[in-house]
Amino acid sequence: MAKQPAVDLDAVFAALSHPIRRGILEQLAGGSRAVNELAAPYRVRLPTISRHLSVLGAAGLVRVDREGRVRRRRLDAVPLSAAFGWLTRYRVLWEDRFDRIASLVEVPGVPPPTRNRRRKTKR
Amino acid sequence: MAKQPAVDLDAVFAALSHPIRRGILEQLAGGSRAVNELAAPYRVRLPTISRHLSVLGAAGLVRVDREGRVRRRRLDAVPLSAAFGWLTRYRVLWEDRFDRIASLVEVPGVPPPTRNRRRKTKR
DNA sequence: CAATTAGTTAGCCGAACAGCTAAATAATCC
DNA sequence: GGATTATTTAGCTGTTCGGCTAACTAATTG
Repeated sequence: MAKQPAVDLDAVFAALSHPIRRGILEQLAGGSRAVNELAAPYRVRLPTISRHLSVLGAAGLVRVDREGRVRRRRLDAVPLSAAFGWLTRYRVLWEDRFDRIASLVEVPGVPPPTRNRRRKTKR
Repeated sequence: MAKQPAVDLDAVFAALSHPIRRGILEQLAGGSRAVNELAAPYRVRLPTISRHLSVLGAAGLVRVDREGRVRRRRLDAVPLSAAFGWLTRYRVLWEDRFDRIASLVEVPGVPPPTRNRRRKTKR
């Protein structure tokens, strides 16, 4: 079984923390785009966009297809689903108005109030 | 209408991009905690945790209750719901692609595919 | 082949980040 | 009041980030 790289939530959330990068993802949700198309809405220079794209790429959010001298980016939503999954565990906390009850009832997947939880294999 | 501060997605996603900060939120999902409790699982010094807490605070993710010399943090999930909302718009991209196509195709008179899909009436 | 087009890489700069130690503040206890 | 406890603030270091310009690579076109 080819084990895929596994989503790096640090990288994904960091990638989502810049408005230009979120904007690029929004464009890509409408289909693949070349770099100059992606750059068009913004006032920054191309190398800056290129850099944002490499951040998105490092987070696994975009893939590249080469077509001649044009590189088309397309969205890979898998890391988004991982981020979504992380947030989902807290969903009850904002959907349910009885937060205190929710916290007593134990949120699925969220570690219980025990102290001394172990850290995740260092690093 | 009291207009509330409005969630800053940049700050929220940035806050979520560090494992210690996500870990702190996980602890807080189990109820409010003092700083030294929050710090216990990690190998970093207290001022570092204090700083992470201020990042979380700036993103609106935690509130402080003072109780004597102890400050208890509690989770405010509203910014999480904003992040969740942003991601939700992409949900269709990673969830069952055929559902989407089917809904677009949907030829009248042709019996519905009766696939097993369907999330539970949303919530 | 030369010129154009599409994009990346290199390298600079200032600001922000993540960690640390030392010191300050603030409440509580003896 | 002085000591202890809980936590923050100040200030240092090294790294990463986000922008820029200049220069490079690669494909296409005249």
